[in-house]
Amino acid sequence: MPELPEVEAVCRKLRRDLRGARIRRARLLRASDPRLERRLRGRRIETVERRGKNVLIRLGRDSVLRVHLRMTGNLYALPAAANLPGTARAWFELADGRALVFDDPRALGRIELLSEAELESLSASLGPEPLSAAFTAAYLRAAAARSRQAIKLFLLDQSKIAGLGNIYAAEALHRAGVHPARPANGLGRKRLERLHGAIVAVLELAVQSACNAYEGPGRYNSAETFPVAVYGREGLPCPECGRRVRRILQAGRSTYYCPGCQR
DNA sequence: AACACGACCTGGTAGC
DNA sequence: TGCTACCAGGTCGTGT
Repeated sequence: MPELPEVEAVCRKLRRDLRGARIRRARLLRASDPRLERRLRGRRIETVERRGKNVLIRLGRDSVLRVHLRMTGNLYALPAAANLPGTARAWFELADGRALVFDDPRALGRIELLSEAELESLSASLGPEPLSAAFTAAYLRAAAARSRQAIKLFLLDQSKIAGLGNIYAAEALHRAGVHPARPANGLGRKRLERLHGAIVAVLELAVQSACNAYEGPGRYNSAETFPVAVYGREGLPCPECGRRVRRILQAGRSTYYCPGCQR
């Protein structure tokens, strides 16, 4: 159930584990493209990158394997002779005997092979990376000014900012003291600057937490190390002011916020 | 443009 | 124990 920080942790781990690895054989269950297994055979893993919540594995010859983990996906190198989990949706036997496993209990995740041009258009459909120099307070102000959406939904829109999800959007709004239902274009310069800083701070801390907690197989337990203030804490006291955290629905999804801190 | 809702999937947990 | 209902870190398509 990963957002940017968890996907970043997955990518960093894969980058360490898979440098130069070669795919001997690919198995994809319920693949959208039946030719995919054959096209992946013998490919060398060149780099592992992240764009928003996408894992991008460059295989050379104008081919990029794009993996989206959606809600429950995980991607990791399995040691040689280790058992494949029953929830594996795809696996890639490597020349050294290990396997790269796409484990996804809910099977909502996606794998596809893209050309550089297709990757370019995917990337163009996404907003800036929030931890890059492209994500400035000025950018956030300009984008927010063009949207009447509730700010929480604006933050979840991947075409505006790439990588925020339900947890860290809520946490960033709490840190910035902004009510999640306020229209994006109704926020003043000061609050947008605070929100910009909060997004960056929350994500930087969450990346650290996710990388420390993430070990590959198993769960993302970054929630155990990231100090969640509001997410999933309905009815519990806000760590800042003690008021009870509320849960509302926005676009059918839960938003948690503190009625004392967030106006 | 914005919103509501369902679809895609499976599993965990709270309540009876 | 077993059943039901609801919840879940995401995205896409359809209809209003």
